[in-house]
Amino acid sequence: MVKIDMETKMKFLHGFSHKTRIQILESIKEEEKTVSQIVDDLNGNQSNISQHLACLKGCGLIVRKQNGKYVYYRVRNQLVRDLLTMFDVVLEDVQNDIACCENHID
Amino acid sequence: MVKIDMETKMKFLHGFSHKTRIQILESIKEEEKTVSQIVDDLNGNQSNISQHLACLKGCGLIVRKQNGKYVYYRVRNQLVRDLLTMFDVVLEDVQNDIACCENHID
DNA sequence: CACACATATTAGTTGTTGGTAATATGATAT
DNA sequence: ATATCATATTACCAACAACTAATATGTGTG
Repeated sequence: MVKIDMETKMKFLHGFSHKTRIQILESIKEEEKTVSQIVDDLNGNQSNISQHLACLKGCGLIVRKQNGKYVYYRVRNQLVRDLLTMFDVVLEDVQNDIACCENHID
Repeated sequence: MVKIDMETKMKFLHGFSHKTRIQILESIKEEEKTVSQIVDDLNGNQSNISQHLACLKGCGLIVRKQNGKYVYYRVRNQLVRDLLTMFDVVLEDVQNDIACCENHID
């Protein structure tokens, strides 16, 4: 058992707070990929993506595996995948809620 | 049905990216509170909390209800509550994973 | 061992976000 | 109508996060 403090929690959540990081997570959600595959996928630049990968790894969200001269990253586990799915589910629900119950005229 | 674009998604996720906002969400997770109750709870300052509340409301995460001279905020719905719970569950899992499978010595 | 390719790191700059303090709005009660 | 309490907004400044470009590291190959 590991005690969770606020610091740790915020570091974890920080992983989800940038568009590029979310795109990376979505890109490797179902299958691991090399850094260059991810760079291609997102049409990003190598240095930038590499930094975001380091961030996500620091957050504990992804796992790094070196295989020869290639480095593979994957989403850590099924729970993290579930969390990513949950974002979409909750957000869609929230959007529907807003669409039908609020903004009458205003 | 509402189509979710990346912009919307990032705006939503932005709600979870600051310590004060997470504390607010946790503070009102189970029961609605007035702004001043929240300010007390977090030992924050009124202006600052008010700004974060506006942010969370913009993200769709919380709902505002005026009752006389008091304004109550609550977490929008059960799914959002579930998401908050899920953060803790997933993070604990991740931490345990890191604690036992990685960092052998290093 | 030198070269090429894949990835990581650093440094410096820029842009964005958050904090504080002051002020404004909005509501009730006298 | 004015005073008071609750909340929101604004403007300005400080702190932090992200991007780019350059360079470094690390791995296999001829």
